[in-house]
Amino acid sequence: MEKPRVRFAPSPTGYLHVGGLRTALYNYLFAKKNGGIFYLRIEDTDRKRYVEGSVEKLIHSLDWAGLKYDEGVYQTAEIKDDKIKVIGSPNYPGIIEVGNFGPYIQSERLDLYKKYAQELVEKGHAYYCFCEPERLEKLREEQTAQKQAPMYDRYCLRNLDQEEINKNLKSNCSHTIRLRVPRDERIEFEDMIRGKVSIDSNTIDDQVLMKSDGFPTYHLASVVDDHLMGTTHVIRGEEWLPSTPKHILLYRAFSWDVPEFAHLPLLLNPDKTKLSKRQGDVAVEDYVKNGYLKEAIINFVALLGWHPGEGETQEIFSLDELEKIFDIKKVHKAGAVFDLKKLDWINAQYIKKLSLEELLEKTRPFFEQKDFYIDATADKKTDEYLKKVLRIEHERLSKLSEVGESNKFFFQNILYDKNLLRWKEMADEDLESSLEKSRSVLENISDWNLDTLTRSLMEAAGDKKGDFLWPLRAALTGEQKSPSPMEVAWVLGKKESVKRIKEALGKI
RNA sequence: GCCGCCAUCGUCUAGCCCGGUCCAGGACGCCAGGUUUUCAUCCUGGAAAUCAGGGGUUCGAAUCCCCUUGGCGGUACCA
Repeated sequence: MEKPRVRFAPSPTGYLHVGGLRTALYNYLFAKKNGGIFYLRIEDTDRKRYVEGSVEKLIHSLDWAGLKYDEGVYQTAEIKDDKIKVIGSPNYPGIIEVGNFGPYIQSERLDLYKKYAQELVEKGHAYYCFCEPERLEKLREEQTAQKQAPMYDRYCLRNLDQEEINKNLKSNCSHTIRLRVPRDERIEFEDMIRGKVSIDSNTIDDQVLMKSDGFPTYHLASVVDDHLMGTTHVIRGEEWLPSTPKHILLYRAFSWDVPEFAHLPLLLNPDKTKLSKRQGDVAVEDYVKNGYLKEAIINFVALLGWHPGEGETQEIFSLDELEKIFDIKKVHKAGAVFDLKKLDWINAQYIKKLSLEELLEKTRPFFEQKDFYIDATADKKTDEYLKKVLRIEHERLSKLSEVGESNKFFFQNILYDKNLLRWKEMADEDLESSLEKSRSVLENISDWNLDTLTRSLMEAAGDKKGDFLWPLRAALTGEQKSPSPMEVAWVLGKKESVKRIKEALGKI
């Protein structure tokens, strides 16, 4: 395969969707695997749906995920080669466009679309339509009532002569340009994932190409851009499959080479409908906020709809590894349910790989949001202390956001419940002597580290471990469930541990 | 309604192209047991898919063909 050029072309309607992330990832991997170019284009042809700040968010999320693109839209970029064109976006302050196929923002390419739409009209592949939305609406209603597929009836194609069209145009009559879809033809193409796809041209509507506001629709804009920007492979979501024949018709009308297509299976809600906001988080930034690592999200999303194939049982893959083994032919056809449980597990795997320093760095923002942390005394906010907590929690964490949540006793005073201290049917005297013993053992430890603590306490416990360890643990934590007493004591330090034992003793 | 795509454990999936080695393998989750008290980690084991249903081809089908059903997507001057 010669050097492919692929793109990710989101619309700035708010944020990066996890489905979009996967589309971007597959494009990225395809480019990397085949030594090609991956570029980012912004498809902002619908002004009604534009959300302020989304372009920045899109760029930021892609950057966060580590999906570096070679051309397109950036906030900051390092340009080493002075042959590469760089412009500041006229429409988006602070955004720059880097690459020789720009502009990469569709709202900045309006003249281009207009020119190509006119070319289509001249060649007879498209025509002006002056129908008002009300007429179209009524037509659609009638057709639906008669159980027909709603389709434009070609009123303007059939009834308007050139003179009338010119007159309308001259008087600035609101109009669109529609694709003239040929009749009685079978449009076929070979999808890289699905194989041969075939559709009867009679079922294809005369799609609007240019809207009355002077903006192109997706169909025209993406075809023109994909051609002009040298796109060799169009890898996008399955929702585009039904409109691909229209795009093929467009390429043909222009006499342009048709790129290869790959339509990715959808990401699904647990009820198998298309993944939606209503049923959970869909924005990549939400997952970040919830304590997921980028490596985990990438890894998880890569495996939704793709698998390296026979004999491979590895489940944890880094981006580097994915770049080497990705094969678009192995992408599935069926949609995949987005299963949070598996994501959590993958996330836990990546958390375990983190060093204590890295873990501290990544969890600090989460600590700082927690009440128990905010209210804690200064000695419990030091890096040293936090690292001790983290050392204990490391293997218990499946999300960064859970940090400290189940071990708040590390940061705050606890409430003692006498009955919690008691192991099984223990008598008061035994409880008391057990805790006294703990106190003296701890007080006599001079070398306060986990090994010494473990050795001393296990030795003191003898063969009645429950009688000794349970009351100690309960006194230290005030909880039914917690890490072991040696771990807790180690984090808390001698002074605090002894203090808590004394307080527990006072309750008996 | 019309058009299109899809269909293996609850979920992600291997196997399907090149029929037998698959009374279907792995992972997540779940259950049980073990690992220096509880939790977590880790280890071991288990339940879990008549391969959507039916018909065909074949000595033999999860794998090839046809039909049915179901699900999803599209059907906009949204992408």
